[in-house]
This record gives sequence, structure tokens and C-alpha cells, in this order.
Amino acid sequence: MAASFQEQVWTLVRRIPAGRVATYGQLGAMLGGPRLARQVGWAMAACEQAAEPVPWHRVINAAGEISDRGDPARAEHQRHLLEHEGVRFDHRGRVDLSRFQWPFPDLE
DNA sequence: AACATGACGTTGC
DNA sequence: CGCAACGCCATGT
Repeated sequence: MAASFQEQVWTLVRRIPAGRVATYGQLGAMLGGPRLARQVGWAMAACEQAAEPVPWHRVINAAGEISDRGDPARAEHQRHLLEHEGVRFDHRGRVDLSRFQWPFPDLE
């Protein structure tokens, strides 16, 4: 109830297992529409407002790249966390989604 | 209630 | 394969 869109996003992101990543479009599609990708990203920007921690670092864009959102230091930190979980990056700093993307969960 | 913004995605060239 | 433009919907002022 009164669960804002961003709250649903946070809950979904918390279900992403370590060593796996999910794209904004993927999460958006799970929440009701593939067009919600932008809103998912917006929800991530406000993830610090969440009462509980959110593994925001496991959320990347469809290109397998990290959205620095104008803060390269943040992207670097995100990449470090992912590598620590076993996610590999190519020479361009992109993730092989066909291998590390979070499998579609059994959402009813 | 309306306008402007935005951690994106897809299509076209 | 790389770059640019448009569309999309929730949130804040």
C-alpha cells in the first residue's frame, strides 16, 4: 500500500543475488512495463532514502555499462563491488549480460 | 493542475 | 560497429 514505484524497485533490487546484475529495462519490465526503465534509474538515485540497504551496484544499463550519472567515482566504486562479487568487465568496462544478467525470477 | 527533469531503451543513419 | 534523436512515465516544484 502506498508503495511508491521506487519502493517496489528497491524490493526487487534486493532480490538480485550477488555475482549477478540486472538492467533498468529488465527491472522496469518486471514492475509493469519496459518503458519504466527511466523510472527505475530514478528510483536508484533515491535508493539512499530506502529504510533498508539496496544493492544498487547490481543495476546497470542495457549496454552492460555502469551509469556514472556524472559521478565517475561512484561508477568506479560500483565496478569494484561487482568485480568483488565475481562479475567480470571487458576491456571497455562492460559486463557480458548474456552471462551475468540476473535470470528472470518467478514473479507471479 | 501543469511544466521540467531524469542511474534508460529502442530505432534509424 | 558507433553516434544521435525520440519516447516513455514517475516525482518534485
